[in-house]
Amino acid sequence: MMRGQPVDMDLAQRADLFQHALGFQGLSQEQIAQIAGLAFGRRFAKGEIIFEPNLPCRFFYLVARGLAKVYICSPSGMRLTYLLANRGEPLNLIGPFTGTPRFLSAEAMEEAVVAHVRRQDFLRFASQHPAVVVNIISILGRAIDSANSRIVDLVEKRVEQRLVRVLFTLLAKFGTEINLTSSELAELAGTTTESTLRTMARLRRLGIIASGRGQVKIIQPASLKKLHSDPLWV
Amino acid sequence: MMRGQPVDMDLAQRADLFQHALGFQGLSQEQIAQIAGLAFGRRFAKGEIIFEPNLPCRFFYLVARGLAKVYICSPSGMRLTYLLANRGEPLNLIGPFTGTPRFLSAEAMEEAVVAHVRRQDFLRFASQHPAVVVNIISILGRAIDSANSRIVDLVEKRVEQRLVRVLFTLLAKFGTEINLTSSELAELAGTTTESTLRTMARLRRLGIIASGRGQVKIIQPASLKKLHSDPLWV
DNA sequence: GCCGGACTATGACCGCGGTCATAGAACCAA
DNA sequence: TTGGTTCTATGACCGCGGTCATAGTCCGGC
Repeated sequence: MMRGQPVDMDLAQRADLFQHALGFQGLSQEQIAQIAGLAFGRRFAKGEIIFEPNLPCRFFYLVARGLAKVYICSPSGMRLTYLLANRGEPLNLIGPFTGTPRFLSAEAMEEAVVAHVRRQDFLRFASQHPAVVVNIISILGRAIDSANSRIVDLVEKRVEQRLVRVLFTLLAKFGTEINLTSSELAELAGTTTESTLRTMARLRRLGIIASGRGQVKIIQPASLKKLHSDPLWV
Repeated sequence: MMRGQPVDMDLAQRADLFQHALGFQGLSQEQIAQIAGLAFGRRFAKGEIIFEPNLPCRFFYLVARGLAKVYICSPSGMRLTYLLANRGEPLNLIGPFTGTPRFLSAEAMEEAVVAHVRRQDFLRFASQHPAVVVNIISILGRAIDSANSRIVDLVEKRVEQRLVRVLFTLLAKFGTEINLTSSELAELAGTTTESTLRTMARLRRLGIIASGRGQVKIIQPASLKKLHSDPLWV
């Protein structure tokens, strides 16, 4: 089943999207035009589901506008955010190759447009362009490194350090103004909303951040970096 | 730098290895012979390092005999086992493609022989055989799923459930006799040796396992499965 | 306006599991 | 044999952080 509402994206728009998209660097204009020609856009309202777990993969998804998150929902209801995708970032790189159901869900965190490519079209394109496949493997490598790094953090770091690391990552991605709620930050750090709120209060008292409803401002990026990297040289 | 000692493997042996190796299914005899022709074996003593983190990747590694582990060593000294590789299982799938340094180390857990393929040779072979690349992406997909699943377990499961899950996985891989120490199990479950020993004592009192020095025997696989999957339908 | 829901904020409680300490058993090498 | 190392075993302690409860605040919808 396909979700969202159809939305117009002309070929030039689609080409511009793929031109700068993660995983499609180094392609010629014709190759970009080829994959852009296979894509079509769909619009999602804030909070709308883009894909569900445990269903066979039918599309390759690439965010064209807005922000989407990919997350795992555990049997007991805990949600863990796996990926925040801006314009130009793909939501699923494995599924299009294997086609098999996986455990991830995706939803729009704000009004968003997501480009779709039918799985078979995507597969055919990828198999004709080894450079794309090598790009994808290297993105997957980063994903695995990132997952391993989260595992290490969960085992040996406390909540404060994990949250600081999340904020530091978000600083690089969104700049000093981060429009996320404490619950969303908690799902990124692998902890509870309460602990996140407590920790943010501490960081606020230290003058490192300011925070309001659904927003965090990084006041002292340097202190954040110091807190974050401290354990590395202790 | 290349570690281990050179060891003779004739072409037939190497071909037999790749024939059944993870990621090389569905290749013709000639293709198998081709990759086997590029490989050479090296021997490692128990405990010997196979590769170190933070060095550029120079080889693709495939276990030919014995058992090896791939692990992450955190700055503070905690070790987390990422992969146990038997005969036919590759140690590194990302590195050969990107060539960039990563965070993983590998060491032989017993006397082992590991087939090496020079990175450039491996890359050339892979780019000529898209089927291999798709296989590799699907293995990477499994690795990512497994990492995510460990993350969820670390966030919301207690040590006992994680350890049971580890034992259950090892049961599938090695059968009912598992030759690992409690420290090694701890590094798999993401906990301490002490907690592992305590938990094993509990499982022993329940009659589910028996354990001795460096060995665990699964007495009641069914109970293990029940303990392990319980939370799924609660 | 008013009301309901989402978000923030904070206190109290307490249990899991990490840390430290101690000790005995098994194994190996000299 | 002896001595050293590794592995198993278990007790005591206690702090982080999850859970539950309460309340205040902001926002959107009717």
